[in-house]
Amino acid sequence: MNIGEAAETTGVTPKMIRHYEQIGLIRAAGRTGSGYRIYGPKDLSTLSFIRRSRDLGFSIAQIRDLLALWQDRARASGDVKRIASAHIDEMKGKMRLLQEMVHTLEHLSAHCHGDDRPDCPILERLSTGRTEDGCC
Amino acid sequence: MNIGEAAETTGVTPKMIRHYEQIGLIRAAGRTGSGYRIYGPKDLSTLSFIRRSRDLGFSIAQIRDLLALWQDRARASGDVKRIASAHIDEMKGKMRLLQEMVHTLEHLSAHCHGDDRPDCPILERLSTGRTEDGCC
DNA sequence: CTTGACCTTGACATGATGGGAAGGTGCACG
DNA sequence: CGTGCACCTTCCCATCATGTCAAGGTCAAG
Repeated sequence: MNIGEAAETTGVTPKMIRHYEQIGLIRAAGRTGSGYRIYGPKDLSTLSFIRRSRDLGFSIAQIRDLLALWQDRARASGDVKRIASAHIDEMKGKMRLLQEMVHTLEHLSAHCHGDDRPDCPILERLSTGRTEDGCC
Repeated sequence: MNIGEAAETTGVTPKMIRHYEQIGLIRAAGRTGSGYRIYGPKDLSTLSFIRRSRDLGFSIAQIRDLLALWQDRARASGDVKRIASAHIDEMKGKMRLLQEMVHTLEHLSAHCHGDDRPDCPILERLSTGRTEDGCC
């Protein structure tokens, strides 16, 4: 199977497949006599695994670890769970930061009349670090 | 005022100040005879404005627009509000994606016993795209 | 006049991905 | 057999905001 077909099957672009090979996330694919990469069922499984991991937001570094565990029949599920938990915490941290920013900005936005007048509490806050009413 | 002092005052690193100058986000600073950049109160305001905008998660492109509006005395607050709203929507979108990933992963994690046994629903899901109980 | 803190520019890295150029390959159709 | 098109190859560059490092110039205090 050529790289394009493998890409379509797994949902990983050819570009990324080559990239993953280059950074050593996946083993170098076999080649035809003329240099085309060829992929078998095992390779497709790995690529799908990577794609599902990416869909869940895992970083390449984390996926590297997950792949190693996946291929290790003597693995401890605790190791997998630890990686997942760390990732969950990371994501929750990001959500908290976003939530704070959204909250602040929504408050400012609510106090901005949003018409043709130049007076604007959002800019006020950005330029002074304080709101007019000082309420947040 | 030198770049280091300006950086300390505004909370923008010297590196980023130079970068912002290079990409045209801020005007090129004045220079001493020996080539040192010099910053006045107006520059400091601008830098602080940028930093507060970054703290609220605005992109450089958005800040470029906000700065233009800030310096435009004939601005309409509606324009500012539109930028803020777009940004809020972006952030909410990101939060939603994170929330979905966290939700899925927490579910998988809850079903993973997390001990020394190799059996693991997280890896199961990553490799097959399905959970054992098929419940999500 | 030396030392150390600061400044300058420039190059390179991150992380995951996309775009594009330049050139080789495979296959179907005439 | 030739032509065209879709695909493949490698290599370079771009994103976005930020950091690191290196090599060299400047300033002020001792």
